[in-house]
Amino acid sequence: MTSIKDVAFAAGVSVATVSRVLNDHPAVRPDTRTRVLSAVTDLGYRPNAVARSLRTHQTRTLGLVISDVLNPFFTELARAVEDAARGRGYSVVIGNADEHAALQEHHVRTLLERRIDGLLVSPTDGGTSMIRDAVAAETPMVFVDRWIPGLDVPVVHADGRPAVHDLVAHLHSLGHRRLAIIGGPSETTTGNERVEAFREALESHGLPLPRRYIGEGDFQTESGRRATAAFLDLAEPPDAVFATDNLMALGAMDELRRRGLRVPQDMALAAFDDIPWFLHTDPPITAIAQPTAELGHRAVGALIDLVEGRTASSVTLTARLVTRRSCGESEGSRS
Amino acid sequence: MTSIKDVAFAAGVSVATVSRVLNDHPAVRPDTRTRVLSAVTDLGYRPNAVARSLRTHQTRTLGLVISDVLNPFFTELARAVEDAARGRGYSVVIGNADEHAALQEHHVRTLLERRIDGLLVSPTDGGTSMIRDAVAAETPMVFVDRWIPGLDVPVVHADGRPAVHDLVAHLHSLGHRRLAIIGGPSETTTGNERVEAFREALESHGLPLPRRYIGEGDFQTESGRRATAAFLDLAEPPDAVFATDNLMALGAMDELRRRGLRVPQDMALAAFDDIPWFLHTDPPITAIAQPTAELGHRAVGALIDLVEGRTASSVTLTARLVTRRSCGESEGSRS
DNA sequence: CGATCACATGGTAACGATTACATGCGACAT
DNA sequence: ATGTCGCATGTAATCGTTACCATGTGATCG
Repeated sequence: MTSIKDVAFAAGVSVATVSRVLNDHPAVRPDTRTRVLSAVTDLGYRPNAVARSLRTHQTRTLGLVISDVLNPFFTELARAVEDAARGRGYSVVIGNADEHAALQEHHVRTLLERRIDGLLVSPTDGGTSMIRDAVAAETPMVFVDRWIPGLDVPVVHADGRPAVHDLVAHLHSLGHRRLAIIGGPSETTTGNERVEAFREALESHGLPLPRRYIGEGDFQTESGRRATAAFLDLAEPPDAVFATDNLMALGAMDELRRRGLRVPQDMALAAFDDIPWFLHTDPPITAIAQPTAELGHRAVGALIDLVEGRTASSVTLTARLVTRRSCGESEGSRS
Repeated sequence: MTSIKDVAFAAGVSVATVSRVLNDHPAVRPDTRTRVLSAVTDLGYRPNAVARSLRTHQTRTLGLVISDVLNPFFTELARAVEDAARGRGYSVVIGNADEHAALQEHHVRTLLERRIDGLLVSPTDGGTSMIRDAVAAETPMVFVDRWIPGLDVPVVHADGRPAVHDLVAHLHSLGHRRLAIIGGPSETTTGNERVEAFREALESHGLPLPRRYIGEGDFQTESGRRATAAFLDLAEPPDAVFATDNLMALGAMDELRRRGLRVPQDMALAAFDDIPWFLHTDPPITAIAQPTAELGHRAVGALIDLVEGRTASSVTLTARLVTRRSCGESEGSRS
């Protein structure tokens, strides 16, 4: 591999001068600059980011640890993050935890060893020790979507509570009274927030939320199917199910279909996180949409502020309900 | 940040010994080993992968450049790749080209500067100069799914031709005669292969493939919608459309829905790449499924062979047709 | 008993860049 | 003419590791 030394030799200058040209330092005579530049292209020289990082103590790279790449919400988030980061001159390295604590630890560790400049994380349930270490070591960090309570780390997320209230009102107005929810892992903030908001909303309509109507999910398809099966095996099954993420909604549909049940006649269905496919499912699914791209952009903004020595504060956006036909036919349904 | 030097001081040994412990070199007395190890945990020392890479000339990192993360096929591929790589002790850095040549160049460049050990790429249309450079510089590289003809680089992909023939037979048996296709960018191998296979299959049934029945797509949702709109505006629209990826199929559905047309009565629809949502769309969509996970695993296997100095050869798997209801009702429809 | 050997450990030169400091040189003012 | 200044460039230290070579210390053996 050709190094800065080879370029220096070819151009008949010192490595310092080559470095100056490469970092366009002003104090370089125009003709030497062109001489160096042509040596660079002649040799096909490519700067070694590893060496540069070692020397400068910065990698211009952000780490992003998400709980599940296969979840379209996180895919979109990742894309937005990469976009924003690239726009600011940073790269992004993604670690997919697959909703698995040990994997999350693994990725945080390797990212830290790579000396990424900052860390964006949407923590899974459990396995927070590595993250606490990182915070203690003052690694610039921002939580996005989910967070770990009690840590002094800015959080960029969307508040889903108003939308959950809207959803419950929507279901109530369509005559549903036995409302069930499939929650996420108990220790994720989003899981809790969504279940709590659901419970509050039900209360405000005078409806109970019995324990058997709270399904235990893990944000993965299969758990949505299982929870739905459990609901359907109940003596008095619910007449509406709210899946707190889109993958579990998919699982719920799988199970309903398997049993030959129709949505919304036999069971109403709604999901947290809207995705393009929900428009074309049978029936189109009512969902709560997060401003995903903005979430990603704001999170990157906050993180880069931290990385570059400024301060950053938490950001709360809001999610909104998008009603379609999966809860029943209503008058004013927006696409 | 604490370095190996600090650990050495704390443990009362030299940096060489610490390094030996960290890389579990045999020649270290058990008691010094434990002394060093406890110093490591006391100080919360984390090895600096940047320095290590500079010294060892390897990063134990693979680059993966894909054409579009938002496409579930590539998301799944990326997951499989990361999985396989992690199992072999490698990390993966993903670059998303968004079907955009310039972005692909950008990612290849930064990955190369990062000195990744090997590159896995599913090239977009155009912008191949950086890739040619990399090949010339003997960067270990493997193409996955798509490839650039004429380069001596192993290709891991699934042959879709038999499945396309099956699809055409299926459509023909259901009475469809005016078959159209929405292709990908003309320069992608997958785009070409799929259109060519479609044409051949049509010929074997004595059907023509007029130019106006070949839609120009770019593997993105919107182009699928546009191509479908163009088909529908024809004096004699096709009665079946084959979208050569799932995103364009989504676009086609968007347009059909917008015009209030029904699938399959008004228009049959099939897609390349199967995804979980296709089971639940209205109607469920007939698709050609690739062995995505295996594609990822085999590609990583081949690349690591190259990286570690062995040789690697191309791998061709096969895709298979999964019939559902979007082409019409048939007797034996599989899941 | 001295030579040999294995083993544990230490010293130190790279790896490829950046950057503070030194140097040389022409221009300019006095 | 000479001192001063600023500009272009070179020299060398440094970042945190690894790996080669040297060294010291017992143990083993003829």
